[in-house]
Amino acid sequence: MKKLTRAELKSELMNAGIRPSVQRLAIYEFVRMSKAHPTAEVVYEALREELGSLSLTTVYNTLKLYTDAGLILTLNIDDGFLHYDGDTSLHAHFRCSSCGAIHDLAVKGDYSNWFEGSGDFSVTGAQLYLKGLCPKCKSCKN
Amino acid sequence: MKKLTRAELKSELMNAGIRPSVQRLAIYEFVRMSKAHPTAEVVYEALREELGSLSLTTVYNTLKLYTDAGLILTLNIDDGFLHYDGDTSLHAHFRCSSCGAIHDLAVKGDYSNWFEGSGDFSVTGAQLYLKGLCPKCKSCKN
DNA sequence: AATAAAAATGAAACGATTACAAAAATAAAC
DNA sequence: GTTTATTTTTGTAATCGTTTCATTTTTATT
Repeated sequence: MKKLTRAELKSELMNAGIRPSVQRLAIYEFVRMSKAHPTAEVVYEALREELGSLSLTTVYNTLKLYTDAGLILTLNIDDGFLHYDGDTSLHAHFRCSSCGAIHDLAVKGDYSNWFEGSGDFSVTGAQLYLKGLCPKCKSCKN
Repeated sequence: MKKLTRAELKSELMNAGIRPSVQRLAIYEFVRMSKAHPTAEVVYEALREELGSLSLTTVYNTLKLYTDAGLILTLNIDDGFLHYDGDTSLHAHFRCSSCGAIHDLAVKGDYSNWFEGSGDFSVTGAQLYLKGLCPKCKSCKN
């Protein structure tokens, strides 16, 4: 994944028919560049200083807007928070039940033939996640 | 999956160290026998008549107890409700974004080699779900 | 500038789930 | 078989991440 400039990010928003306000661009840049799968609260805390003022409602509204436009993914992981992922390409996630960190896992090949009878359905998206202990937490438990 | 008698279900609870009260056994039987991935509310509505009295809190507590014991699965699907699955064997789910129904999908082979580098993690569970339109809703949209 | 449309804001509402304390049921002790 | 201790159920109240809503602010248009 190549690094994108602000101008390129702005273009992506405009191509999706979304007007790139200061807040919107900052939120998009943060989520798009982050690999940490942040929550709305994390986005809010990270940008409120930089922007001077920011509302948590704006963060939620904007992240929903991007999700509906297919620009980002909303992840449902079992920790009671919605997480946002700026990488919409197919990949799986691993959530460590000890430290809570979410890691990306590349998938091998095409997932469309992993499941019996999935051809009967019109699949528009997938959410694949594994849970357990990450390498770091695994070694601490021993 | 063979059909289980009440006595067998009772044994499963006791083997897990859980005392099979009337409410607990009814809840276990319902979730274990259902293929509809019910919510707590659905379990509650289905059993309150049969049991005469039942508290929604009991349903939640009991479903959590079973999940922690590994007897059932708690599913996080994007509809704002927790769903419960009495089938703990590895399988994927498909949620229809039109009618909301959740279907089971059998998986082909072993998922442990679908993901790059998953061997670095200590995997204790997986949640795989696809979304889109089910066959019935797909045809209605045309 | 004046007007109209879109976006951001903060407070209030929402609602599925959980926490809590009291009541009921079950088991254990005597 | 009554008393005591433990477990389970129950209803209400609290929680808290997320949404809704009305208002204000910003941006675009004339």
